[in-house]
Amino acid sequence: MKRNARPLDQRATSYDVARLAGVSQSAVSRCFSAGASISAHTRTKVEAAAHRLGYQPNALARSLITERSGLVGFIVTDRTLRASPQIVHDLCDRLRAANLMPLFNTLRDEGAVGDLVPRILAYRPEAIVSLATVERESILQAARQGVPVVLVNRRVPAGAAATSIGCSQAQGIQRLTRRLIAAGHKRIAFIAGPKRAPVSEERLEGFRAAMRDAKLTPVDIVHADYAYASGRAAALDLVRRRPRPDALVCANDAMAIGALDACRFDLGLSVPDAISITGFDDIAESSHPTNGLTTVRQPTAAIADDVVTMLARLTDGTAGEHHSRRFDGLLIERTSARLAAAHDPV
Amino acid sequence: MKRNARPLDQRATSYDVARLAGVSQSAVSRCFSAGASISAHTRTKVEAAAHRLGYQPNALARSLITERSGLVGFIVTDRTLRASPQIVHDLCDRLRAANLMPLFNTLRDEGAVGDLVPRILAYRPEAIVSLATVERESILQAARQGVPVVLVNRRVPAGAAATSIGCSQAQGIQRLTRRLIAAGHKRIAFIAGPKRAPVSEERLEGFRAAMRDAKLTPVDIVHADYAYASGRAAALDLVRRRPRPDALVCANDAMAIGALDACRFDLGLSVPDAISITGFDDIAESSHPTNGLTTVRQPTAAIADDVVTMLARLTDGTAGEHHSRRFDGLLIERTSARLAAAHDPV
DNA sequence: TCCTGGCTTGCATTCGGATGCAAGATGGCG
DNA sequence: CGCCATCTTGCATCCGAATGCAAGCCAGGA
Repeated sequence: MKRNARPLDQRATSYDVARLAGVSQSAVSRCFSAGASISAHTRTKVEAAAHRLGYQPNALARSLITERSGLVGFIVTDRTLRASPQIVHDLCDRLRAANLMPLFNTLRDEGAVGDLVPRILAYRPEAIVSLATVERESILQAARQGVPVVLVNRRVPAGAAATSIGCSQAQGIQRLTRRLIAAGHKRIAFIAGPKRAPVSEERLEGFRAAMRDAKLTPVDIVHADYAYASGRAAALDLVRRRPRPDALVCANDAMAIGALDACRFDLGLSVPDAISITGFDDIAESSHPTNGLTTVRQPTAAIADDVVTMLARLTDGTAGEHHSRRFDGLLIERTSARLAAAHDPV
Repeated sequence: MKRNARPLDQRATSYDVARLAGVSQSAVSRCFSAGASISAHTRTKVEAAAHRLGYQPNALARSLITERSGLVGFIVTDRTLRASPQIVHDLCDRLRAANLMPLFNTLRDEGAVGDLVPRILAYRPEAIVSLATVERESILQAARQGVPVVLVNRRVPAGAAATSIGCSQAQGIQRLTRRLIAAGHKRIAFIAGPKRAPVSEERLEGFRAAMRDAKLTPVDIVHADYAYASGRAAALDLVRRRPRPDALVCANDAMAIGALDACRFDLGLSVPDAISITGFDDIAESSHPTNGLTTVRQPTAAIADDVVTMLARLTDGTAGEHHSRRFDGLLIERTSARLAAAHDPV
């Protein structure tokens, strides 16, 4: 009656295996830890006993003594879950390949992380990977416990030490805008995401930079909420301006498709002849021939690889300092925009 | 030099706190476990010391002795992650509210679970929640260790004991088809998902049942792969049949929107006047006014609530036996189909 | 004043596995 | 045949927190 209420709890321990195999508990432990000194004979006996009992080492107990839990905190906003399931999947996939187990937590909106970090830290993870903004205090708290934080597509707050890996949000939009300008567009408007959302602001900055470089003034920059309906409404407003904009650069695909629909169906404009439209994310529906949205895709596999490589170095202590790496977005040219030829690999 | 390589590892233990507060380790432990006997005076001292040291109980060590890890295995296919991020989010949200931490694992396709279950079991989770098919062997393995398995939107394999909770896939399609028939549709075709995919087969069965009840023969049932392009291709094929089908029931929204585009853009048919089209899932783009897809939405919040409630009962031992609960899908009526009035709440 | 009962507290032990150390076993070589 | 090096093995201890038990404390009642 040592076990708790679960009636079927037959979990075997290393002692049970040891008894059955006629060896010591240490031998069982050695049999299951790579590189330990154990004879083939003993190993056979232990494996047979372990198999008979359905024994599997208790990762919690093991973590306690080795101080390596194999756990990784994982934080993601529901927005990212919706707009970029691919990067979530790729990250989980790579973590599994690295024998790491994600402690998964979703966050509503870009809201506060709240007590998420302490809750994760209680499990002594080897690192925390976040696809959401993590405020300085939480990063410091993790750092104090020796847990490195890797931010994906998020800037590191001032005064905190963390690694930041991701797709340059500015670069993709900037390149797109540049090529719109090179193709002769002059009256360009931008449909931005929410104010103060970090990714949104970076994307806007990319647009501004390209316009500045070309000494052009935006027709307007309107803020929306990343959703289809808001993109559509914003486009309706913008396209009624006179002189009419000849290009709409949007901060994400959902809004871009809203804008596309507004132009085509509400206003009967021909895209891209009358107006060019671009997005960001390359969500599934952007590739539908009816949309053919020209957009930017994040190199999710490369990012995931880099994150996990970095994780290994951070937990080994091999990593010197926290670094920061930005990958370029991939321009996906479809039919929604007239673009100049890609002569320069900007 | 007892600690490992992490240079900043300053993690305080209950002993450190005890020393600083001038009490025993037991007192510290009691301070952090609900309902333990401790005086206000001691509690104050301990809390002050804990705060100064940034102490937080080690959940791994705690789990070892309490036999309650607070961990829950979580398995999801990338398809579900893409098509129904909402249910993933809702589940994570409820788990967090219940103070449970998901060990998150994604699976490619409907592929094999492989060694995922053993890997999860090593962390002694209190239960496993899976939005993917889990084969009988894995369920039995979990059961042998006293870990209950809850399948979401998946049938329990024969010979295994598990709880199954989810949205009735058949019911939604059946109701939809019935109302198409009641509205006068006679030549109805079905665009199914992959063969042998469990959800796909249930949806097909719902269609068949409704047709059978009305003594109608389907124009055809074609299998596709759940993707937009395959739905579009299938629709192109079906709509060229003579006499032309007057309704296309699709196993998911992505294919339904493909079919919609095929009818409207490739063939210039008016939807729903010339042909009705329905889907399943209610993905974001289905609600766009340009699509206006009539479809079925899963009650994700209700499902998530039920899963977590069930989890509590299963781990308490309050649950008698494994049960199975199906929620009805919610019919979302938009503009892509002519439906008879919803007089009966079938 | 003394005794009884209820709170608090600390001691010691426990959870399950990893590992340093020393003893024992084995093998190779002179 | 003997000795030393190497490989195996078991013992004992440790990781960090929870908890049964008994001792200590205090207050109230007789």
